[in-house]
Amino acid sequence: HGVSASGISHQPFSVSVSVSFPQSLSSHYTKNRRCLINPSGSPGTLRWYQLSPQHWTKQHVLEWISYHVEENQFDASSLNMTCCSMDGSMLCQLTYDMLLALFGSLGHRLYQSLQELKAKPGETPLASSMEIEYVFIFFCTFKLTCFLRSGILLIPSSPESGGSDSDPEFHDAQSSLPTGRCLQMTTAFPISRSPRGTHLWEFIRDILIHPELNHGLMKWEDRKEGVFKFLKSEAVAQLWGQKKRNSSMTYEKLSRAMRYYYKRGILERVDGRRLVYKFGKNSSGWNQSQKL
DNA sequence: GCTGTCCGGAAGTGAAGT
DNA sequence: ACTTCACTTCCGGACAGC
Repeated sequence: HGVSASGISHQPFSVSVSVSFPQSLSSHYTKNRRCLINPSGSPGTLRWYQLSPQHWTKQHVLEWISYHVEENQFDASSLNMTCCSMDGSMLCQLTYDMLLALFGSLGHRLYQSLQELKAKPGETPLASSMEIEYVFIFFCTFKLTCFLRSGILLIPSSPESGGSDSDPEFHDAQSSLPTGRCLQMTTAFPISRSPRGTHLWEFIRDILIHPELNHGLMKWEDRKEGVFKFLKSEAVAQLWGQKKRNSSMTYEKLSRAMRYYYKRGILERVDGRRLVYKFGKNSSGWNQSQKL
């Protein structure tokens, strides 16, 4: 998979966005409800950010690691998956050095996060809102895909942790493996086919609907009407390029793709205004009153 | 005139679908 | 293997502001 471990610091733009958006929730989560994380979506299941690390299950630990892999653009293929059978109480006993040994350069960030979470039990590391749940689900879904594609297996080992017996792929995957073992995936695991990649308009929409992650890249001109503006057009293009692993992406190219959306009704023209676009009737998920 | 942005045609690409 | 999809790349032209 080869996500850069050095993050985005080498980019020619001083973008400080800490995450790059993966599959959108609407296209991925809703179409792919068999996602490995909590596919049943049971409302009573708490997420790692809702619990003190000491109370995390093995799955919470995996989800937390996944979150930081994505956040730090870490190359997951280099990870030792000894953590597969580690729950929160075990995790909390690890020293800084142990985390470094297990996770390499990511260990430092994980240690920091752990200390913060221990100090603020029950608080979310991001914010508390329904949107965080949204972000979390789609990050985890995407991150697991990254893990799987990178050759590392993440198999929830507890019933509450996700994966459904009614899901044949998940069941096959689970039954084909010894439990409680950390495995380097080779060919034994049937990787579920992921949907098509994130669409550009979804990528744009997801930046817009998460202002806490937006960092001034774009802004709503008129949220009700779906009108938005690029503030750092080249930076957004770079992020899009990063997501598509295309270092030569420019706003010029991105905007050409945006213009193709006019015909399809995903975007509508906003005449006379530079860097301004409007979501069309065939887009979704950007309007607060809409259900995703 | 130069620059930056927008526009849309045309051809190409790679992944996913059949 | 072939088709479809969603862009990506390149380009010439239009237009506005300086």
